[in-house]
Amino acid sequence: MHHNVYICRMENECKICPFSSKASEKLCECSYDELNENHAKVNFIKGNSILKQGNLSSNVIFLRTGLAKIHLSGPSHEQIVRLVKAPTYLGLPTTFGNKINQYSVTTLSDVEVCYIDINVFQKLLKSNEDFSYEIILELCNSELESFRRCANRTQKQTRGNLADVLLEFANHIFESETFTLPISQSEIGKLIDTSRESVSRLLSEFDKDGLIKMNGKQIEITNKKSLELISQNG
Amino acid sequence: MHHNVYICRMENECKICPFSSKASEKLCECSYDELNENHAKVNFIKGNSILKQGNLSSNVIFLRTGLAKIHLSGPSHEQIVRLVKAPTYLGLPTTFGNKINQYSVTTLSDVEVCYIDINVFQKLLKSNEDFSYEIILELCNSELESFRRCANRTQKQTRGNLADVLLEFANHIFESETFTLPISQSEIGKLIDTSRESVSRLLSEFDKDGLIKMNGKQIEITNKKSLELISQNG
DNA sequence: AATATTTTGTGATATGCATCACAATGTATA
DNA sequence: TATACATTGTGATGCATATCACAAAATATT
Repeated sequence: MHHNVYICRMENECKICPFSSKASEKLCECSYDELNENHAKVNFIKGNSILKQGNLSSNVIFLRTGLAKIHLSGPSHEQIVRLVKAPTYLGLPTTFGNKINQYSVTTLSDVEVCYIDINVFQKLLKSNEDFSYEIILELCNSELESFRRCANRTQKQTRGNLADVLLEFANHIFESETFTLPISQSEIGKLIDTSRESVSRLLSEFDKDGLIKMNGKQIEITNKKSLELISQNG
Repeated sequence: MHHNVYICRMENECKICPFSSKASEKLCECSYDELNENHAKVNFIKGNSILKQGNLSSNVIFLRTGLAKIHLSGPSHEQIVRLVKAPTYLGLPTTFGNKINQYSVTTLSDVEVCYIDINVFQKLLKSNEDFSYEIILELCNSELESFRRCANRTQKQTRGNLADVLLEFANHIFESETFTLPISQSEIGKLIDTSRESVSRLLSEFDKDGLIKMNGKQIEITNKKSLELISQNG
């Protein structure tokens, strides 16, 4: 696997970062200086590990551009918790909740990330209440989403969960009815707790039934209404 | 169903509250005054709703004593997300993440709770960085636990998840090998995503195999090692 | 371009668990 | 104390989906 990583520091980079979060809008001039001098911008190509379960966590990560998966090793096999799209912070829970990373993050496209030293991030939190407050909001929403997702995973059957994944790609990740799957069928299986064989069979079924057009990893959603129905009744 | 609710305000109550959290240790004198004048202490008996999915959320809740369940209505039926034991904050995610409660909290024993107005709590967060920071830590850990629990629910089979529930009661909730189940078999089913019939059959099996002694809702764990094995290989 | 590796398609078979059905017991309520 | 309601036990049956097996296709590596 190829690596393509570089690190640089730029004047004012954080302040003018076009991908900055709602939280970082709350930062003042001096906080930005602090950030500028204590972060590392890194580029990864598709398939690289940004954060690895079991390693010591020493950085908060801001995903500037690109797509990644959050995954962890479950009691019997790997599980993909969710897919995340820039811009977003990554690894807040794992960095603050535990000295050792409790999950991994791996890129699904070429990405740009900023590594922010945990001590610097901590200092920001402690010195800026508005920033802290926005982070708290993000964490709260993230946990609510975890609850919802878990209920779906456990209660819907495979057909419904697969429909959801396709709709998530179309509606939120690519915002287009046509897209190229950024993960393999085996990975889709790990995302919806099923076997790769089932994913394959169901994708063929969706294709045959005219819900999607599939050509390799190229997908076109041709009947969103029906997919939504399947999502509900799965 | 009987109700037993009273509200009172006491001098210095929050500061001397023996159940206070690590987060509230960070509060200063004036913050405590603020809290004292803006919270309502309420007692509930078993089976009451502290917080209801779909209602407007206007209070953060601190569970002083007792046991409760966090639950929500999933795509096909009710799911119990987890059981929570005092002392703990409740409904942080649902209160800050969304104007409308995304989950319910119901008591499983007689409990004491404090309702803290959301605006007061917000003010505390914004005026006390250490308090905010502790809340952030709690939220991070909570999300990590959500991830772990979801992986267990989806990957372990029923036997393993049931063993986990029994071990959780013994190890964390009651801290004793002997306890009275605070929930019905049907609720255990909702906690581990299975039917009440399966729960019944498996509990009988555990009893027959000498892992537990069961007499109505009275449980004694007689072979913890085996339960732990089942938990792992489920 | 040739070879190795990963990904996908599809049949056959096995199985864990849901669901239905109904009786028995336990618990609340009038 | 009697009656209604909720909980539990246990058999019979069906189904969604895992698993195994193997071939074909696509992608990566030399």
